[in-house]
Amino acid sequence: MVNLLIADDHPLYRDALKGALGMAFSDLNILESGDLNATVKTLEENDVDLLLLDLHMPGSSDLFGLLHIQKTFSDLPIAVVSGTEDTSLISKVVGVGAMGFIPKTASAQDISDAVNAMLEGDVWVPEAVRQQIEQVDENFSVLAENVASLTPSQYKVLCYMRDGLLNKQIGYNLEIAEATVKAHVTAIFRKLGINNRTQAVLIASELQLEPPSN
Amino acid sequence: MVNLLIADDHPLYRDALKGALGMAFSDLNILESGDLNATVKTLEENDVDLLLLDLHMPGSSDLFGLLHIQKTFSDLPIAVVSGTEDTSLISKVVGVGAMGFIPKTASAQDISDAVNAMLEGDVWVPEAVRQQIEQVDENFSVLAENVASLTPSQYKVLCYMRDGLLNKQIGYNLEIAEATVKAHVTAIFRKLGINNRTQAVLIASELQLEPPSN
DNA sequence: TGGTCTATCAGACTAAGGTCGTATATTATT
DNA sequence: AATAATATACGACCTTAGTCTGATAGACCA
Repeated sequence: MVNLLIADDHPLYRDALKGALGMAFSDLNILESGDLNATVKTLEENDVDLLLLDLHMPGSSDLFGLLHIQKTFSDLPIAVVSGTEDTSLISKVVGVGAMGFIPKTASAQDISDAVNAMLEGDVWVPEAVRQQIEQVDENFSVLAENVASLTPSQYKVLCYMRDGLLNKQIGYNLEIAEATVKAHVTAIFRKLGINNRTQAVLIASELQLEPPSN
Repeated sequence: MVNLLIADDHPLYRDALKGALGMAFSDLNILESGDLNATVKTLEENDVDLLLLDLHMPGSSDLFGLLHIQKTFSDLPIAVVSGTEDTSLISKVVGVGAMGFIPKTASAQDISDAVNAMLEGDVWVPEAVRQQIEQVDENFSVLAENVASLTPSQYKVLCYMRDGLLNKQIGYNLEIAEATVKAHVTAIFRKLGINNRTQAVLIASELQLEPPSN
């Protein structure tokens, strides 16, 4: 029996995925979650074999959810499900270490193939983009690792920096003193191997980070 | 007789374009240029009906060349020729107001169709991306206009800002005093309607600006 | 020729960014 | 239970960013 977790905030699409997979597999136990917290909780309580993760869920509207789960459950195979066809995003997702990428426009057959391949430990991406993702620069995964090493507070500060906020404004939003924000900023610089705000903003922008809702 | 200017730094590709267009049109006078300065000079000296502009030419390795020419020759129809298939770039190019986008992988027939349509005043983009470019946000063209209003010096400063340099370092690179850099920075903020460096960097990053070589 | 625009810089000032040391609560480890 | 590591939190202190005033000089245009 194989445990598969579908993490997607659209119940309709979860049903569609379930339908497609139910047809193709008989020994499949499908779990579901609608946001990042529920996903983490389900992963803690169950022995999940494969996670299908939507990138645009509440509480993880970007790569952070992927990085976070990957850090916490390092052995778990993750397939990213997303509506976008943006090749640079797909490159990033695979560069970060996901087992595969399933566009929401994929056919039921494609999805079955993908899940099948990934359960056997293979990486699966759509044929159309397979060539392009080869040329992911190595710097990117280094960057991603560094960002994943940030603490939650540091991550939040980085996100606000990316929006062009001043330290004072960030402090107000997070209800901490400006001095504390500055301390976080300095820590972020160290972890990312940079020395000023502009470079941090560029990295956050490149990784398409967005502030978590909690 | 129709005047058409091909601005591309690859002589081989200029020839290929000439060949494809020579087959399809009989009343075509084809001019050529290999960098941004030559392009501007040719446009000043001739009455060009349509410009085929490569985005990756020396002296205009980004949207700046397009913005600059567009500002100077506001009535000129411009078709961007580029090797990239990146949809967000295509969106931006058309959003900025180009008449069309010709990927370098386009067939001779496609190119003829494109030139034909644009000479008649129509916008032409590859079928494959036609749907996606509809959803260009309006803010973008406003941003592009603002950036196009920057003076050359201001533009250079903005590019260096985007690389995370301090004002002092920018001054050193451009061989001007830090005070001058600050003056430019302040002027940039005013023109872009912002009030700190971070926001400027985000805009420059979004527009994929790159420092001109001259 | 006078007016506008641009580029250049100085000096003085205010505000923001960034570093360092340090304290405390939490958590993991032994 | 003691210890080490980590995350969070500040305040003091210095550096950089950004504004304002004002000045000189060249390019361009009417």
